[in-house]
Amino acid sequence: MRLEQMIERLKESDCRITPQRYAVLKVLANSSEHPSVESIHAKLVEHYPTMSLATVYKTITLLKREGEILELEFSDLGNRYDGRKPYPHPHVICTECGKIIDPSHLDLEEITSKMMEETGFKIMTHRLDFYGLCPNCQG
Amino acid sequence: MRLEQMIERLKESDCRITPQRYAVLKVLANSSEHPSVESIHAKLVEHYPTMSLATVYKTITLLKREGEILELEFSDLGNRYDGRKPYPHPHVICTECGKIIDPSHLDLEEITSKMMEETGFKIMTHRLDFYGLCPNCQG
DNA sequence: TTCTATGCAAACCCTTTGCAAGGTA
DNA sequence: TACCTTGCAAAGGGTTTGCATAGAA
Repeated sequence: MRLEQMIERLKESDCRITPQRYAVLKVLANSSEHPSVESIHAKLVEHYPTMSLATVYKTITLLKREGEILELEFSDLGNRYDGRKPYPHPHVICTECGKIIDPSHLDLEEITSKMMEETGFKIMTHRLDFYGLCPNCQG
Repeated sequence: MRLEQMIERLKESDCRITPQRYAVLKVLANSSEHPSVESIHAKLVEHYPTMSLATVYKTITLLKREGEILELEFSDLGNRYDGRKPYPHPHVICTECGKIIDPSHLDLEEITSKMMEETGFKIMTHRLDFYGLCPNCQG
């Protein structure tokens, strides 16, 4: 589903669907754990021993440009990616183990409108993260 | 005000208040523009020609440990700091010029409670950013 | 056959660290 | 005086880039 959408979008932009790109897209389309570049690469080298980190980075750059993945920037942990829901949505993040989950939808549209009125900014997107300890790490 | 609080806190933790640290604290306590390490350093070298970036970084590390500044991590722009309001609060960020402002208070306590119930996480802090174009950059 | 993509290695940027010299309390 | 801090330079970690080779269409 998401995989097909991603492929379609890349084809429309005259990008070639190489085996490497297909493999990266597949991981992103099927992962709900918000993988890092490192973990995507690690998962792929098993089947594609020559797969390079650079290719993963380049594919992700492509998908970002096309709006097909959401990038969660962390200056410490390294960035994490969401290929299934490439639009802004809240995240709950464990500061101990790095686990990231999506809570059920929370509508920030009204708040965003208020922010625009108050600040004069033309707001295009947002980021809402909650940080704490997941059930496993509270022991 | 904030300056005195910061100094007090550092003294309690047996940190020496050197001229360099005092200068960094002063900039952080008086800046509402969420300065970067680079900009803090640039402002200080005028008066302290030998001031090093390392010292600014080390002072900030200290203040983070003491909970006296809020760090806004950006993997691209570099991190930005708020020494006046060292607790989590929403930010509105211009993706063109990097301007960051604080909109009026927005209470996320209720939402945070809901998140904890739903996810089982013990949430300690949060981050809410709105990204867009400031009035000056909309032309 | 043409032109894009890959993958290695080097370059980059921001941040942290090691260590000798200087300065605080 | 004793110990902490400074500041230089080098190390680090994640990400990007250059370029020759491989490969998709």
